[in-house]
Amino acid sequence: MVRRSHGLSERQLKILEFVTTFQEKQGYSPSIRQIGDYIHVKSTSLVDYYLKQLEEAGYISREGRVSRSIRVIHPVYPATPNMPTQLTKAVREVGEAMRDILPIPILGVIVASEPIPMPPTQGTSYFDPDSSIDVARSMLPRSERVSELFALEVRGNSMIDAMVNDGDIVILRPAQEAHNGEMVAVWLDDRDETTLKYFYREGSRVRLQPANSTMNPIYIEDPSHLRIMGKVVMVIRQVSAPVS
Amino acid sequence: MVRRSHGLSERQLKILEFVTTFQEKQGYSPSIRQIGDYIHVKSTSLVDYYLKQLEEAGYISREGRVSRSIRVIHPVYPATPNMPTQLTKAVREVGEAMRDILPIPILGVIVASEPIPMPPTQGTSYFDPDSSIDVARSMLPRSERVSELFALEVRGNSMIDAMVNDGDIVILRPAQEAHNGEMVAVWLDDRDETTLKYFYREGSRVRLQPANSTMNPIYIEDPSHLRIMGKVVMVIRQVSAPVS
DNA sequence: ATCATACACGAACAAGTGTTCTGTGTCAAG
DNA sequence: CTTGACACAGAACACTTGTTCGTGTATGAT
Repeated sequence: MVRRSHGLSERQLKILEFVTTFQEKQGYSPSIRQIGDYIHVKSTSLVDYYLKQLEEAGYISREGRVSRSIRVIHPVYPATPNMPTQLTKAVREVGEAMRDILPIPILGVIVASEPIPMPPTQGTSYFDPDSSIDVARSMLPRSERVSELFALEVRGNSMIDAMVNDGDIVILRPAQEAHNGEMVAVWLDDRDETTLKYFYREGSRVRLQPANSTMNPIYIEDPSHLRIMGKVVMVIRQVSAPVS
Repeated sequence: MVRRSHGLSERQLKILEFVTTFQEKQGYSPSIRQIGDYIHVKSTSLVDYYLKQLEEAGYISREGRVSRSIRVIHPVYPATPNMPTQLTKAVREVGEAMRDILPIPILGVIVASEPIPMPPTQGTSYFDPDSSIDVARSMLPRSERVSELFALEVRGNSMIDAMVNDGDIVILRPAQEAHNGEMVAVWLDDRDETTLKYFYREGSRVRLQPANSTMNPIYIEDPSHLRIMGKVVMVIRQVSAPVS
């Protein structure tokens, strides 16, 4: 049962609620007139009158002659459902952001005509990537084994069928196998070619489906001629604004 | 060496610190003049000048013509931690980590058949986006006016010619005009259609060039039939790994 | 009836405050 | 040298805002 805070008139309560929620939503206090509008009181003096009461009762405090300086000491929330407070909301957002930026090493370029550079297979042996790209951890699946990720810059237009453009950054996780529907970077022995495709195993053969659904799939009859290098986790296109 | 991870000048930093701690101590924002006093700046206009910068950089937001309405988005605490409490320390660390991550609001979806949702044109009036996407500040040009950026989720395959897929996230900056070579989101009156294209002015007509260079451009003879909604800053494709 | 008290309006005022415009000096690029 | 950008001061302005005061109307107690 809702135990209403003691001895507050309806008006006083309404003001307290208003100030509380206003502050949470806006990040600053309402002015006297804004409070007046809300409780349908025409004169600023009357609002001030109520505020004085609330102040004496210890619910709020304010600074003399300072705009929007109401501090709520005992917050009162509307009886309506549990709306998240600013704080819990902020905490939640921070939690979601997991307060972290991942620098993902850019190991080189990915071109159709060549195998892709791969991270050193063994150990976390130090090596300096030329550069790296910062990605918020919140953008990756929580389960992602983040330390293995690496990035490549796309060179050329040969991967247009994968909806990947010259200059795009693809982020990969090393893998030798794939499940149906995953996008993989593969090396095709038959064609001497690196490509990005959606992977589907169909009986004994493999179908490689371009991301652009208007284009035709490739069928690989002998899966041993296909080397999966990694799964595509993300594609980032930084659209460079040309110098005016 | 103190690595200041953000491109803030000393003054800007000092202001951010001041506003942050002032708000924490007082429960409300300082006025422009109070800030000016603190950083020993005589004129309110100069303080406003700095606040505008901080606003554009996305560190704070304020309400036009409203006193003491500064909201600190990425708190910055003074570097003199004389015995920080457990809490303030935690808060500070979170703040520091958050500083380099920009939460960009996702305002809705972008479909060919409808105009795109736009951010409220004036007043940074606080509004709650359904969700947001975190982007590392380092991935954007330093000059970017970060506070205006917004994101849209692509729905449907109608923007394949722009190399943009169903489910992709595009990040935009509002704009009414564009320079040659910039990628823009436009509404075409003649076709009742939203599309993403590279923009080229050619004499009196405009050429809209698909990102996929194998496709043909659109020519708009009467540029008044073309409404530029924003410039594309980035495209992000989170490749969802299907549940194994 | 009288008085006190709580509630209410409106106006007027002064201070607080954000905005804008003009001007000045510096400094580096052209 | 000129130009344009940037950093800064100062003042004028308009709007916002808190404060105060005069007035009015109920209501209840005396």
